[in-house]
Amino acid sequence: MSDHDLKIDELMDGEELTEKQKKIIISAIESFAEKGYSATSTSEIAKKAGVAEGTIFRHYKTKKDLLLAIVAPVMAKFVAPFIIKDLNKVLHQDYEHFEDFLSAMLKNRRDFLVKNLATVKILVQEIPLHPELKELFKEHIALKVYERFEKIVEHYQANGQIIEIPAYSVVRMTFTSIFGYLIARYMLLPEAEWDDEAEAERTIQFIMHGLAGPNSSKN
Amino acid sequence: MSDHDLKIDELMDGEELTEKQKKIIISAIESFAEKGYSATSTSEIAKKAGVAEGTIFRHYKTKKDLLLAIVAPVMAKFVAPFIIKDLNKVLHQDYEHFEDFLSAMLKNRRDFLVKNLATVKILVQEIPLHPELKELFKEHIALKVYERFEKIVEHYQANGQIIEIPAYSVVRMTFTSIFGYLIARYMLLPEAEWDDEAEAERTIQFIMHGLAGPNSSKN
Amino acid sequence: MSDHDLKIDELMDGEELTEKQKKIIISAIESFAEKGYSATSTSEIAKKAGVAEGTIFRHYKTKKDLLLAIVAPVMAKFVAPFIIKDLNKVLHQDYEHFEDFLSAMLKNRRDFLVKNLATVKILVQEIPLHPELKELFKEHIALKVYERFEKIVEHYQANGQIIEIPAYSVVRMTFTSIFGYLIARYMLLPEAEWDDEAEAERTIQFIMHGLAGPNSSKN
Amino acid sequence: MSDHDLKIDELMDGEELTEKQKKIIISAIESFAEKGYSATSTSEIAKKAGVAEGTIFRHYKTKKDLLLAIVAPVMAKFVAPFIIKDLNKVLHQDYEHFEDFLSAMLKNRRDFLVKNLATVKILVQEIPLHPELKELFKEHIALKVYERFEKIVEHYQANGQIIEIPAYSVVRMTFTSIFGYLIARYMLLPEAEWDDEAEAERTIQFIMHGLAGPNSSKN
DNA sequence: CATGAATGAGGGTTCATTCAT
DNA sequence: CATGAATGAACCCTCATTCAT
Repeated sequence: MSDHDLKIDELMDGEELTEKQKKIIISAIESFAEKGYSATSTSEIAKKAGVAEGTIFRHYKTKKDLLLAIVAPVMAKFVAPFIIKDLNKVLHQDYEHFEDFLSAMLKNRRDFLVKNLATVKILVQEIPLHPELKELFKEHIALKVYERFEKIVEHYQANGQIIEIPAYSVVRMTFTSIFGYLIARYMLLPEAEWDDEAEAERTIQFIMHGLAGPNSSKN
Repeated sequence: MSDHDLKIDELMDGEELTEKQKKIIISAIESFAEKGYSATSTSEIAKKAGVAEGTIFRHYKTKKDLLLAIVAPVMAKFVAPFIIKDLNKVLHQDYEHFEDFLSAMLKNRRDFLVKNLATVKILVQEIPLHPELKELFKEHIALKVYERFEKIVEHYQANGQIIEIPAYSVVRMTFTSIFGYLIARYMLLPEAEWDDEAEAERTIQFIMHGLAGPNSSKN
Repeated sequence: MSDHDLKIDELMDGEELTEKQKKIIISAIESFAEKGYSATSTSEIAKKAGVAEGTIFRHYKTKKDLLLAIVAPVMAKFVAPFIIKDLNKVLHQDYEHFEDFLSAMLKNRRDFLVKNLATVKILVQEIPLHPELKELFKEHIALKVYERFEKIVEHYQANGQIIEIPAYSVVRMTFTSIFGYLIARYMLLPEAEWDDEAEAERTIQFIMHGLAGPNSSKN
Repeated sequence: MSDHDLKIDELMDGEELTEKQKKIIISAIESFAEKGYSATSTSEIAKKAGVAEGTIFRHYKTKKDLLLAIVAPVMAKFVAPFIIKDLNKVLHQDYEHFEDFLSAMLKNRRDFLVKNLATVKILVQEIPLHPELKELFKEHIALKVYERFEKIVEHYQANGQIIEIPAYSVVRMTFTSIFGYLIARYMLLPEAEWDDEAEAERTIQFIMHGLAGPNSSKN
């Protein structure tokens, strides 16, 4: 409980949340993640939160506002590490090698995912269904993150650590591999047994060197 | 129209579909893909299909039955290429190199995705929300496909074309890369300009050799 | 089956019933008796009868027509014994004593009830709910039967076998006792163990002499 | 109106009923009694009650719950006079003669019926159609009432006021006569002219001494 | 602030009935 | 004759939202 509260407060920073509001948010997250926004009724959320139906609407004018209140901060937190003002500087000094940068990013985003599993699930599931969300996502996340990441890629290409292919391809493949791993790990097969350290390492190595074995050459 | 019909008939093979049934399915696919199953009303589907609402329920006992009627065949078609009885034999003879196999698979599944874009979207979106679908997916797709794929991987590992890491990691990373590409290309950023041949080739090369440039070595 | 058919044919005399019509009637009777007219759907009847939905409406223009087709003949059969043209004559000669007449009537109507249990149930249940039925009942049954019965009562009062109270009271109390017995026996508690002969006899004796024991006098 | 309210409140004792709830109950009783439960729509009840349809379902989860809310208290009230704890004692002292007991019961139950005419109609009509109601009725009414009544009968048999036939026959015939009268009077032919006191008295006399006139003897 | 009764539009589904085959 | 696909009104019920308390 206090554990949950902490996370909620942390996510919703800036806002002062009453006790009831917190319970509403927590219940909504749970239900939205499990059954989807559309299949979750406000009365259900109210009941689960131990709150009157009207109370929800005192804090969030509409049901969709409640969704946004949940989803928007996750987007913000998700972008944050990529747009810290002096990211470039920091990066170059901290991570001499692309490999190290990848490793750091994977771990950093993994921590985030673990902390915000349900909320990210909602994000992923609802974005394609709500044009407003899609827009929000494109503007605030996709573009900003992509811009930063492109610069990073170009930096590592400039010093020969990454092959010379279009930056957007590099970005796509890197993201695909890292988030493909995280999604498989935490969302598709969370109940399987995972050797997290080994898989993370393998994923990084895969991004760097692929799967080719000694006899892979075609000629 | 006749174009659409063809695709529907092809997908729902085995079943004899009346004209009205086809219209219902087509309308349902469109709406489910756009707004999600839960947010789509049967009356809306009926209107779009130019059919009385009762007609839907003559053919599909419940709304969920309609969803299953749409989603089940896609699953079947999706698995099909992986479980052709003599897949192994064929593969070994046709694709001397893993690279060629990957390329073939990517193209094959890409064609499938292009043809069934909306339906696959529905599949991807609804699976996490419906336990029955999740079960169906696990049994019929995940397991069967994985089994086959694992054998293929082991075959190419045996002759040294793939590095010796756990087969499931190879499978995960391969799938992640290929479907990551397809999802980005056709579902997330379909409106961007894509040089499909080049991206496909890059993706294959990435899977084989990763991103490492000449100076990537850390020591 | 052939047993059932016989009874149906017998009840619906005059009409030529096709095989399907008979099945429809039988199914309708079963369902109407069990769940009531209103709660029984035509599709349910069709299914139970092994007949297409449309077939019902070929024979009976509306659902209510089907009800009437079932209920009207029972009314007719029910009245029949009371309005045989020469009832009076017959009676006077056959039954010197009122007691014997009662006994005959009880047995006669009991046989009828046993044969038409479900249909009578429907009759009893639906009459209060359908003004047309109520009208039918009043005109064809209540009045005609009452008239005859009144004459009979007056006859037995004239020769001192029945006390001199208003005929309608005699009719009411007689009917109440006889049908009260039959309803209890066959409709309310059919599963209890009944000594039919003894109960019938007791009922007749009750009508004749009441319950008073030797010390019943109040003064 | 205030008259109606009184009766409703009295019937639904224990429950606090809002104004709207009362209107719903009153409307439902009216419609159920007239057309039967199954043929009455919730929208019709709502309209008649001057209430939104949703309001009905806020107070009664289902339509059947509404039926039960109406019917259950009538059952309870109906049994009540029979199961007053010290019924036996009271009876024996108050009613030296069975005849007086009968007379008291008839009047008592008549008052009840007059007050709850519509509701009893519903009860009588719906019990055969709903297994739950049938069960409720058997457990709470039939059994409890029968037990008490049997004891009373045995008491009057012991002192010779009632002839020595099986108690259940006495019970059946007494009930049949009394309720046969009440049903005829208030449910079948309410619009006829009745001399209530005379009919009541005749009914009691009938139960006590039957219909036999001076020349009724068969030998 | 919090409540929960009230709303009425709309949800999925069933209905009696029609009609082309 | 018999069929069963098609209909659209009506069914019971749930919904997001409002507002007097």
